[in-house]
Amino acid sequence: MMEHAQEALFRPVRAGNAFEETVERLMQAIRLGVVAPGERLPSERDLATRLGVSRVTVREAIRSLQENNYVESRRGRYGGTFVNDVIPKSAPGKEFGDIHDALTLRKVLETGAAETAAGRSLGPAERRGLRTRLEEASNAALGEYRRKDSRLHLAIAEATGSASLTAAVADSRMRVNELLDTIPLLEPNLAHSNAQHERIIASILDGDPAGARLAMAEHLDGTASLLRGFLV
Amino acid sequence: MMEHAQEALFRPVRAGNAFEETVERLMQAIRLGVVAPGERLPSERDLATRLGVSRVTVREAIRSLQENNYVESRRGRYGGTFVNDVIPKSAPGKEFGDIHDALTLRKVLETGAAETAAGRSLGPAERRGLRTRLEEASNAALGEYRRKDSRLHLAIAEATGSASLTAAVADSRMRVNELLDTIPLLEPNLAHSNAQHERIIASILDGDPAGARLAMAEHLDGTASLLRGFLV
DNA sequence: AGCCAATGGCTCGCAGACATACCTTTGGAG
DNA sequence: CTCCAAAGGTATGTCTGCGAGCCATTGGCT
Repeated sequence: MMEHAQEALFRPVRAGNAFEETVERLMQAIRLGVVAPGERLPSERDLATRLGVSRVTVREAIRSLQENNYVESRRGRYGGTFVNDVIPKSAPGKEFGDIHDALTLRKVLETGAAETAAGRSLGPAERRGLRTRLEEASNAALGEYRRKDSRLHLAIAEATGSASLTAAVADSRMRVNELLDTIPLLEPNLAHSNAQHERIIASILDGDPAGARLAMAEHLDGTASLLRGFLV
Repeated sequence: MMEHAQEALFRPVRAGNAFEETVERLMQAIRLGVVAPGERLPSERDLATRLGVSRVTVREAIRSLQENNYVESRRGRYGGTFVNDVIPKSAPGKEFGDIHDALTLRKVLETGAAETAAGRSLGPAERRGLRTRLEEASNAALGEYRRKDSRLHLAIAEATGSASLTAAVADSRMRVNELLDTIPLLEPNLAHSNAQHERIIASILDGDPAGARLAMAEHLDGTASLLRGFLV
């Protein structure tokens, strides 16, 4: 009866309650840099609709972010909820199995995304977007590097034109970032990382799927072995 | 502010209510052949625990399957809920965007899974499992082919050792199977498919990641173009 | 100066889901 | 033959989350 496949299929139907899930999503948006410090989140009513959750729940989630000083809310027209500069820390305490699992999924998703993006004919807006993210990442200071890096990788996923692939990459990055937050980020790694980013983007813009895959694989293997080294 | 990434991040937090999600999972288990006709589902109490849902909800979900004649329940010790022989049909009506999205994600996940599985050193039990699933698929009659095929592909995903990758493949296959159910399944396709399966499994068992990826890619491209041809 | 649209802040009643407990049926073990 | 463990069947009280509506605040527009 395929015992192991059952574990996958009969996993919990919901990750947590609506409140927890909503907090998680907003944190994702902030930590992946999709809504940068100083920027405004969508309005509560808008979020409630998009997240498929009641406005009450959205407000509770936002309140918990306020209490942790991640966001501030202002009333009135042109008000809203704005992201603060503080960098949310994540709780450590992962096991080795989780690490392997997260890294395996990430490699599959992101190398696949790079290859797929390179195989498409990208529009001018998409090409410009990728170059901009690349630029931002390479100019990023140490403190904002993880955010800018995530934005670049998300932009690559978006360039595949697949919404569900983008969503999967976003989830995967959150898991891996939680792990990365527990180890130091060093200047040399950063320079190396930027060089790899350039190769990846160049391959994608040149329409070289094999090259993009290879470059992405090497890029990911770098942080993967860094992680395994620090955490095992 | 990366508008498109927001769409991915601010997608609905839950696909439906607990009842609908539970029905969906049980249907997945049946339609992917993880619990074959004549076999028994886990007990209600067991399912409730694993799915993270109350027993009441599990029972409601099972009842809705009973009403559609997909399962039958028997009381008493050694009783349980058993899968019937009827093949659940799915509702059609997908759009082109969905098809592209589903196929893109599938290709990334499954070629990645094949490559990853081939790159691991598999234990004897895993190798035997893969051979068994291959055998079952190649001997399958037309009516049970989709189920056996899914079991084989799931076994490949399991062979990566990544639970979340397996779960992602299962979800992806459900989406694609819904589309495949709307087009005819022909004997020639089936023979071709079996030959490709053998190449994939051989590459995995031989520890040839590149070969496994390539074989899987060709295999998936076959059904992908079939789908695009029939539905566009 | 006044208006008003858009935003956050708040409340109340209802429906869905849950936890828990208990009942009924069944067939193998002793 | 009796017992009882394990499975489905049922009932009830509680709580979370939702929908809907209204209030309060703000700053640009007229």
